Amino acid sequence: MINITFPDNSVKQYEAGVTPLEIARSLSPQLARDVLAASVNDQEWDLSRPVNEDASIKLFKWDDPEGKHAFWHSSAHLLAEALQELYPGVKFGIGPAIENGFYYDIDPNGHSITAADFPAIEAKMLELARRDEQIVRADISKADALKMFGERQEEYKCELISELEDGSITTYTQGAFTDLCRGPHLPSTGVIKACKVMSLAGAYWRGDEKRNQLVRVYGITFPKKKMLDEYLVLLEEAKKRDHRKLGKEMELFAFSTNVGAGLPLWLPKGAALRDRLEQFLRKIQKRYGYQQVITPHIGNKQLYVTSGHYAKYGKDSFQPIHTPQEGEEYMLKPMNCPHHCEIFKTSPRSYRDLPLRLAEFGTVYRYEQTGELHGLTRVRGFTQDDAHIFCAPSQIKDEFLKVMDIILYIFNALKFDNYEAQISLRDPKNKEKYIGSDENWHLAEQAIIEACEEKGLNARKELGEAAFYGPKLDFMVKDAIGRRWQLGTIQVDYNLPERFQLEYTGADNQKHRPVMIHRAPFGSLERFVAVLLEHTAGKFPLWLSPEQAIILPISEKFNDYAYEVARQLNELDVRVTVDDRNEKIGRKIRDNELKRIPYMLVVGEKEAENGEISVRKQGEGDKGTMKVAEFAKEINRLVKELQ
RNA sequence: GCCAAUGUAGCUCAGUGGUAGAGCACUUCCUUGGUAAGGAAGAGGUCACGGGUUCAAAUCCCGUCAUCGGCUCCA
Repeated sequence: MINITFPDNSVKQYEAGVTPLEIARSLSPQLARDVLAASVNDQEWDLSRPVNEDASIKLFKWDDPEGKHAFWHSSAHLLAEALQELYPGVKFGIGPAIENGFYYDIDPNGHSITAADFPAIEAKMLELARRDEQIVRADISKADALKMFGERQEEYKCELISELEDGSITTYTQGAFTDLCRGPHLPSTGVIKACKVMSLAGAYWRGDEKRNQLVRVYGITFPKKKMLDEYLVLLEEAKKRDHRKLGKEMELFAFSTNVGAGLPLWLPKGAALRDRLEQFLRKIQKRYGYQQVITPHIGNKQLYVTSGHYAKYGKDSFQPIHTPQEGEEYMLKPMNCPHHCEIFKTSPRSYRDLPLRLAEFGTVYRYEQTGELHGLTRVRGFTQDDAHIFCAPSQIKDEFLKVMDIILYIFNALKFDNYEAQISLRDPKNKEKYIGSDENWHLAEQAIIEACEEKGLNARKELGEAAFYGPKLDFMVKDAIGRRWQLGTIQVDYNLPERFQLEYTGADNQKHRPVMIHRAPFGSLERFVAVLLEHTAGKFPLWLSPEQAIILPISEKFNDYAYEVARQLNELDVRVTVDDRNEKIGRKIRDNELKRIPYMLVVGEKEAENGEISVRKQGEGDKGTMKVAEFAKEINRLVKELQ
């Protein structure tokens, strides 16, 4: 007998060799039906894999990430099995579970697979699932694994096996399909009741663009048909929040092929929105001791040779602009830092001047790859809410904490609560990729880690994600369909001060080199507006709303009164327009509800007589009548409170 | 840059080789109304662009551009 400890610390005895599924069955038949995966002593474990010694166990259901993961991982195998039957000879790469579903990378080996084949693939998956085949785990020696997958000409699998330790290799088999896999998996395929192949994409083998491109088949599965239907409805809903669609509908921004791909045109309402965001940030930054500067959109190529950016990004950038002067070249600025370094150098600096915080809403241009452009989130011309803090090395952590305050203040004001923080560190195995001394890197990385700890910020650490000049802390927010975008960023830079030979005089009357911190709380105005649109589904907080209210006269007879109310409200800082169309009130309400204008002010005979307005709130309905000044006061109060 | 798909009116979309369509939006007229669509008429297109096949191309083929979903990249 062995002792099994449960998460609540209770202990039960079982025969050695008991499986987690049997344990679940002993607790309740319902649990045995719902359980999908387990962990044994915190190690991922198949439900059907025996436990032979005392252990603590956790059981995972659909609502646990581990449960979904096993479900989708097994589904990836099911997809592979279906593809193997439908397209004999296809070769397999890898097929993991992902955040929403799973994919399998395959080399079609001459077959062509298109979206038209999806229904057939789904049908085959369901057919195989209904056979409820056992998924069987097996330990296999490295030599046997190489032989087995070699005989099937599974060159991708063989490559993976050759990199594995002998003795740690396992396979999973269901029906006629055997895959190299660590698991864990479902006990059998029967619980998969609904399958949807989502899309096809090209993906380089092992993410290396120099290697073969495989076909990546994305899919999702569910234990109930109804859950799939709900998921598809959710996706449709999410598409309605797409900032590209909302931006067009709400007349915020546009693109023109005549101007160029990835170069957004801000329309009047979008520009006004952007301006309000800038004012909002300016106000906070002033409080934190920032000084605004303005620098040109171009700079001499030599500036970027000095900074090192020309060597690293020059050939992938907008190419230098030639002037009438022989040999003279200018570049569209791809970042603001070199300009700000030059500002630092305009006068001798003392330690008393530090930290020097220079801020600029700086528009930069980067020649992003064509396939990368995406609405406002990835563009070729954008405005960073940039600032560079020049400080002494001892001030880094303190400055870092202050910047984090600003970023968290903004996220809080705009109710971005599901952000993730990531500390990007150097890849210790690849140190030659980075500029700067070991010691400096270590200092900067420690400062970031400590600052996060002090703020209680739960940040994920990623090795190898640092910029070439320093480590950074990024804040990521998801868009409507779950893609992650980086917004706020704080980056330490020991490199540019070196390259630009920046110095200040210390208290010891000696020259010292300052450290630079790059930071952008929004990241870029473009990306921030995009994510804000998707978060709010276009229903901006009142203080940002392009139009806060619209006046709806009951008939044309009251248009004059409506204009008079509009004049008064505009004077009281309420952004209001008049819907003077020759339409019935019901129609005007419907149209303006759909336009997401926060307040509708209905005016007719009664209101005109009493100098009142009848207030209707978007999405909520009639709120009764009030005096014009009273309404303005209320709006101004709300604006102040929200901001 | 790579793989796959798409491109028809301002928007959403129909139209598979034989005269370019619908709904909404827009303009004008009628209607003058009380909290989510009043009625009528009109205007609006180099079917992304460039080549080719054909008596004939929105439709078939090739190329380019853009967009979309991924991959790679992201100072």
